[in-house]
Amino acid sequence: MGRGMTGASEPPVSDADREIMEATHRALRDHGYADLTMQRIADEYGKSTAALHYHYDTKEELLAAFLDYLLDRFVESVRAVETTDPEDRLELLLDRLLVSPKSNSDLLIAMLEMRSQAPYKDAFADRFQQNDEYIRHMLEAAIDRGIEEGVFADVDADHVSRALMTIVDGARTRAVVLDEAVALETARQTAAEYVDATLR
Amino acid sequence: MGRGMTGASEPPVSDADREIMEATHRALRDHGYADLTMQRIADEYGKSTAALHYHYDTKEELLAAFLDYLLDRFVESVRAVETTDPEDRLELLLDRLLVSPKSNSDLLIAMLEMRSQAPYKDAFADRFQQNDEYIRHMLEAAIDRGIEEGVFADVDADHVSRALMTIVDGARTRAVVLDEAVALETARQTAAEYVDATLR
DNA sequence: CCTACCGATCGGTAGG
DNA sequence: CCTACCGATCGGTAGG
Repeated sequence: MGRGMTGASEPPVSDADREIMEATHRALRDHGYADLTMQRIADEYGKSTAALHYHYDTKEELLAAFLDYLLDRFVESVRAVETTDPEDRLELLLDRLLVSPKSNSDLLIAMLEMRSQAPYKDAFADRFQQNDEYIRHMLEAAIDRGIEEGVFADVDADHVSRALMTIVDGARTRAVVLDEAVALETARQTAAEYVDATLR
Repeated sequence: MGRGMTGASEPPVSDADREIMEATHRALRDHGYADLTMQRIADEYGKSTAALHYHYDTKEELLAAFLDYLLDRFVESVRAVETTDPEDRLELLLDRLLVSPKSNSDLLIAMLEMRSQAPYKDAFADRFQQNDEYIRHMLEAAIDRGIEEGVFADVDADHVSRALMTIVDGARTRAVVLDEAVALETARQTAAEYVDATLR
């Protein structure tokens, strides 16, 4: 699973597709989204820009495919949390969302750039919305489970999950804009405090 | 006051400067940062691009000046909160940060775009950092005041203010990326819950 | 997939 | 401040 997690319906990617995704990944990491040109991707790919257009008609199409590729990988890393105990699960999910991203801060930057383009690119907006819904539902489900088991207070799980996602997105934005690695730690603590205050 | 709030040291702007800032404002609102060209600004200004370069050597310089202009206006609107009672003041500050921006969502989009460019443009990074520090200190001061007066618990005001800024930034990001006007309301409630849980 | 090229547009400047 | 223009670069395509 994981393929098509974002709702897109691409066929299983070929070797070339995979190589282009990885080339795009590197180009994005090194130059950022604003300076991401077909030429730069082609350079990383090791072939011409015409080669890219052979596989993807337009730049927009290539980038939409890349966003699927990236968000699928992200979802997969969150889905790797298998713990079922509601309290532990919620903590582990928040850890995934707020601590592990520290490693790839280059990508965090590029992701915020792409997010800021959502209002102008429907293909981006759809994917980010679907991804957000998916992750948020994982939080909501863990909260609902805890309520059923009686370990969490009977709160509005929808609201609490949205509150936690707000903290997560705030941390990511601040990590990029203020160049603070601490932003993620501050947010992790804030999330813990919020969980403790509302769910116990 | 308000001029030079962000630490820049421009002389009082001339009429032309003001007109260019307003033209940039409109161009940014209508086209977004990614599609903001000197030509588009010039069109709004009603003169040639050479006219812009007469006042600002480079595009980057013009945009840095614009960011000063915009952030000063923002700071000024937050500073308009004059209530001194710590509890009321904190609530009113959060209102300013989380409800009033609803009106100008176009600008919220452009601001997120510019924020995402902070890692690549030092001039942007400096201004956003300084602005963030300024706003955050207003929150921190209100919290400290409440602690002194005994109406707030003896918390780490630095951490609480950072937590609140994280919620604010999360709300702004989500409002843009997910196109949810509710994101701001959700965050306002989350901030209220967090304040209630940590400060009482 | 490549070479070679297209029109469009970019930020910036010379000369007045 | 304008007209006129610069070189550079963009995404995309024709023809093979």
